[in-house]
Amino acid sequence: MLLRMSTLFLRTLREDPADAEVPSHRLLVRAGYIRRAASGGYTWLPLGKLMLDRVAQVVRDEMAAIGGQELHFPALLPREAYETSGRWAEYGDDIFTLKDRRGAEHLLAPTHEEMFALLVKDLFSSYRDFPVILYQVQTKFRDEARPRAGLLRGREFLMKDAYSFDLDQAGLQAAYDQHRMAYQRIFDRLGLDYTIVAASSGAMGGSASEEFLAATPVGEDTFVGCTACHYAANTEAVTTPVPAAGDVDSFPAAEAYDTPDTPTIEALVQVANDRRLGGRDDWTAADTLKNVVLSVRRVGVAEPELLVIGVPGDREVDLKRVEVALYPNTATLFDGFADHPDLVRGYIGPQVLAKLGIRYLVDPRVVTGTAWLTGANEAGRHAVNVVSGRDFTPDGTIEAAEVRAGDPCPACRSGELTIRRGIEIGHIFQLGRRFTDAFAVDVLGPNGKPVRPIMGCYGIGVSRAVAAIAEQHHDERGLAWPAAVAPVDVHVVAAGKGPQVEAALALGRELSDAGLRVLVDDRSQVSAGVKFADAELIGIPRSVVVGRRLTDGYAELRDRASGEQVELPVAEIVAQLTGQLA
RNA sequence: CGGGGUGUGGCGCAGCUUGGUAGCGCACUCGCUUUGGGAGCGAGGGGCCGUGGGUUCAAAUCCCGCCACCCCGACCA
Repeated sequence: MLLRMSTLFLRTLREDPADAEVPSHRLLVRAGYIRRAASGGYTWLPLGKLMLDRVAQVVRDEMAAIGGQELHFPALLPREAYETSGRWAEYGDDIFTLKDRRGAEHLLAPTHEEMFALLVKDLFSSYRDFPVILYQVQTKFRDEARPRAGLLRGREFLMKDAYSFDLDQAGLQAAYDQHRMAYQRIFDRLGLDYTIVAASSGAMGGSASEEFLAATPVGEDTFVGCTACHYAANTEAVTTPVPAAGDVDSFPAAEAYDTPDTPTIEALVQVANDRRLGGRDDWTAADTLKNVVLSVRRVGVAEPELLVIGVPGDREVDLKRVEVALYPNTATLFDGFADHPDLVRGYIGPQVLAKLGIRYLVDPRVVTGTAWLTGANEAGRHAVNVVSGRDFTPDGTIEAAEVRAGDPCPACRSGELTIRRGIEIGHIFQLGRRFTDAFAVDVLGPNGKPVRPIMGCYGIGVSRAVAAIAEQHHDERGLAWPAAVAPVDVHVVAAGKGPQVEAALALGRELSDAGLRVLVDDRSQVSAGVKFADAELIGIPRSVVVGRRLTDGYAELRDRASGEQVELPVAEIVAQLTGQLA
């Protein structure tokens, strides 16, 4: 393959686009890989399309290696299937919906579990047909509340979604393990630095679930690692080690005090120490129990219900963790205190919640036999020695508190958690029978009785992976692609407008004939400086500069990532570059 | 959904306060010069100033509405 800059549909930008903030967005636009076409929608220009296809090809290779079979669904689907699975309502505003000329409702698929389950039901009828792995590389649509950061969160994006169908849990586990290894090979080949983290299964349901996160400061996901063991998890999935329960009788009776003007934890701690509440002057925020009122909306239920969550006062409630814990229900902060005199804003304590009939969930640290400084349910009053299991009994625990660096590791309990950010580039789930149940996908078993297959689902954000690679492979001059996914293998630059152009083209043809993908900068009206700058911006891993030493048969071989450059006879450069093919 | 900001040739921006019929840099076209690190000189082409309405002799500029896009927050109890 030989591309010529003189005819390539490309325009590089000298300045950053005004609407781009993160490096991948800025550089992909500047280097002429993508153009914004709509909010959250991008056009792939020729260089970008080449790269996108190469990334997709790596994914296809490795899917084929585990026996995956590619097929392709429409993106435009009738409402019916998603109604049956319950996801029409569950996804809510996040799906694009539309009506056809007859008034029938459709959606632009955000993902395709329903269709795969239905297709297997349609074609398979015997246990002997299993196991099977099917996948597609498909444009997905999600009406994101806030598209951002170019390719990182769009409303239309390219995704590889694979589904395994097995007859039992052991089969599912095997398929899951195969995908896990295939994903490692894929992301290794893509040159990504990633971490596999325990995840919550979110919108898909199911049990075991892991995410592949590419570490970068601009990532939207926050994840933890352990200083002592291999534990890694999305903060949404981090579990809190549960302390041993205490003796509820070891505390004096709860006692309420006047604590005027203490609606915040800081003010409360200050006053508690000043007034030596309970005879102590060493109160900290961690000794207080903060009670947050949420309004929870259940899927398909119009009326929200109240939920109070109790967390140690030194921690915030992380609403993302709450959403995961309550999924598929959604929660917002309650703001109807004016109509609810029983709940005294800033002074809520758990002692009265049972009487009020309000569900109360606590952080796992709030175990039976722990005493707390908390609200006394009267304006300007708090109580000490309010003991869990004695003065109140929670309805359960919830992982709602924020996760912080330095928290104890739930796996080994000896290490501390560290926090990083990453881009979710892959997600694998043991989905279970949610969708085969929804559509009654049954096949005949060996004993003549019906068997219901169990599904796994496995996604890779292909377009997002391009952005993730850009985030991890760039410098101040531009992109610097890993060889395995660069749009071409070699960038031949004619550093001159005369005979160098012909020589560069000849070299380009020779390399191309040898099987390399080649881009030749044969522009005859552009100065060498501009060509060098463009080459660095575009980021092809190797470049060859044909210039001042053309007459004695030398050219210059450059490595984009390291910046190294050597002058060598052209024949030797050809040998080196083509040698890499083998 | 809430908050902030921005809409002016392909890109980046100025002009708006104080209305007078649009400008700069880059890119693009032509000519001459230059020729290994974003060249110089000269001559050009290209803009319903996001959109609808209003005020005015006159609106990119002032007033009202709408739309689009970007950023922040989806939280301190």
